[in-house]
Amino acid sequence: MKNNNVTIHDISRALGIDSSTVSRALNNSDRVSKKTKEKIVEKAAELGYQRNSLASKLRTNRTNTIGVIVPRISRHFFSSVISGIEETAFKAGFDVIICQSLESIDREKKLVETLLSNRVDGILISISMETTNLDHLDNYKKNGFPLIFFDRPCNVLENTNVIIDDLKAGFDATAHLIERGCKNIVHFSGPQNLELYRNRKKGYTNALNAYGIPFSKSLVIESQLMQQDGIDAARQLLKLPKVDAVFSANDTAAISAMQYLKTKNINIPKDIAFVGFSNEPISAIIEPSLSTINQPDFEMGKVASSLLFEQIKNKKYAAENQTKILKPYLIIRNSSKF
Amino acid sequence: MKNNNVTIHDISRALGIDSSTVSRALNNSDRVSKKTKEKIVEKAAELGYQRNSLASKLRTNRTNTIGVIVPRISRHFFSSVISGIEETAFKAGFDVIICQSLESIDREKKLVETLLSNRVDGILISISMETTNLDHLDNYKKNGFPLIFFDRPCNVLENTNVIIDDLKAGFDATAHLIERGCKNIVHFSGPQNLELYRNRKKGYTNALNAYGIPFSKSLVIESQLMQQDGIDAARQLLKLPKVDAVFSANDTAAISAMQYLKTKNINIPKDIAFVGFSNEPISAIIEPSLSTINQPDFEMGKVASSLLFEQIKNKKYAAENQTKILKPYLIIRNSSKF
DNA sequence: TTCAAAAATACAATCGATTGTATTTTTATT
DNA sequence: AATAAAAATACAATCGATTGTATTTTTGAA
Repeated sequence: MKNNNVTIHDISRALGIDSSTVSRALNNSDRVSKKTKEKIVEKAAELGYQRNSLASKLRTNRTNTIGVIVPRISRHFFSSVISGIEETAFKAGFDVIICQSLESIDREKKLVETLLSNRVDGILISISMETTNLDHLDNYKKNGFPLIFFDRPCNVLENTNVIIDDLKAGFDATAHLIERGCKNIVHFSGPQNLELYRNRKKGYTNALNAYGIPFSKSLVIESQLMQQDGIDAARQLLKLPKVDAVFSANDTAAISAMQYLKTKNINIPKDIAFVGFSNEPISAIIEPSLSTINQPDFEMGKVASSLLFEQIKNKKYAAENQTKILKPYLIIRNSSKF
Repeated sequence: MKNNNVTIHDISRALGIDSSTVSRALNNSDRVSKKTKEKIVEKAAELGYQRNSLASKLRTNRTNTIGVIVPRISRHFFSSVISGIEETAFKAGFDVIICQSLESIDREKKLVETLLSNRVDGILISISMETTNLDHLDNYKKNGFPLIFFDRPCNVLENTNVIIDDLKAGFDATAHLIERGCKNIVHFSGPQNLELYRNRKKGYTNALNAYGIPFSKSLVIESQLMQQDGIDAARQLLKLPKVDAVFSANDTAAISAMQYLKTKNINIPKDIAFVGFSNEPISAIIEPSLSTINQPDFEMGKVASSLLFEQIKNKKYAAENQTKILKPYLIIRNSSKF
């Protein structure tokens, strides 16, 4: 059990066998006899040999590694997507490098650079809230680099997107509240540069339309949907006349708003009903439990990575953009039960 | 704006300047004149050059990359530690590769292999619950490879550990319950191969001792402390006579147990008081809010990574094992307020 | 036993960047 | 203008593994 820097040349020297044969033996090539293979494998173990992936990747121009960039790994949704990705990747024999942009465009740019300079074979990305233009990506995309957007789509370029049907989800959530008798429904919306939030909002307005409820701009409160934003939104909401429901574009803001409103002795759902978005684990546990939209997170990871591996295998395929739309569904809990 | 596979040789050829000079120019060496540098940088941009890190790392035998292995990235505690690590790493000019073992020893082994074959300069690891022996690590450690354990320490070898004072935390949590008048305190404990759970338990028994309360083995319920384990433990607990408090070695199990007990019309904290461990965000939000132990997660990441960078810089230093113990503190919330 | 085909192994170039040394060019001093 | 010192650049080897081609060895059929 020696040091770490053992190379195939050390094995080669130790056995008087050419390093090319050593390499082939360790890769189980059928150009090496069984007997020699055994000798080599044994000596490799004895010396504590460990392949230098850098050299291997450099030579083969293949890293068998993909990069994943998400805004934040601690978000349940994203970590579930990542689990889905890792499962598929494992089966395909790929390694996964996980990165978080923390919703910063600068970090995102740097991560993309790093991943590319490490020659990952493809990238899966859910863009940051700050990302409004895609200069840092479109060059690569244009050159046929396998790149897939998920959750937060990007239709500026000819891209492959794996998303959920946010329009329908927004519609269903709002329609649910209307059918429960709510008439003055506030919408907590997110940054409008993200198509995802535009779609959730559109679903909301579509539902109002469908049920003949007039849309009022003052009922849409836009923010980054972080914890503090939810509290601010709740404060703002109290100044509005007779609000009876909230459809929030994420759970985080919904939950902190509910917490705040409870301290103001507002009854949920009687005074104000809530529907969130994402089905974070916490939404089932708070009181009242929060109605929300469940997103097929794990599946999204599997679908997106499968598509990516297709593109990596068959580069032509990467040129054809396509959009996969997964189906979310509404979970009705106590925050909107009457 | 060309294709991706532009090398320094392409720049070299395009300008009639030797590739060694190109390399030095791009690394801003003072062996290249300002004028030449400018020409090279300009041409590099024009051709869309991007350094091949694999080649660079291979040649220099330095990757400026560290690996981090945690059981699960979605756990708030670990993602906060990771944030701390990333902050320090960014300042030190290091990249971070994040991996999750999902509490599986096999995955953990594979991850270590992959990181090492990619020649990371060091590894920060919080071992999986399944990890009982460290054969996959001690060889490297013995060879002076920079390796630091955090949160879940490992004293089998001469290791550097960054941990919190679990003993004290366990003591404080239990003492708090005793001082509130509880006498029959159940302890939800974790896998005993992890020193961390042994220490929390020891803290519990120490506190009982200190207050003259007899220890009863039947009051310790051991599990993996996952959500379902909490429910199972709660069921088991109901069969015990007159339990009036629970000190759980994590929040997850405490919370699911509380949820279950509430459905059985048990009042928390009046009938049974609860203290958890970790201060997961959810613990502040559930009802009643959960008293818990706050761990300096972000700081732990900063301390552990700073130590690692020290070891990477100065290998001799890596031989000296040391243990940094960070201070946790008790947060008293409604689940233990009378 | 002989010899062609097949199997096993060796040779040598290569991936792209870095770096010690050698050479050329520039600068500055007399 | 001559020349030594300094600055800039070129040459060539190297990191470790892979792979096409060449060579040697083995196998098996006649």
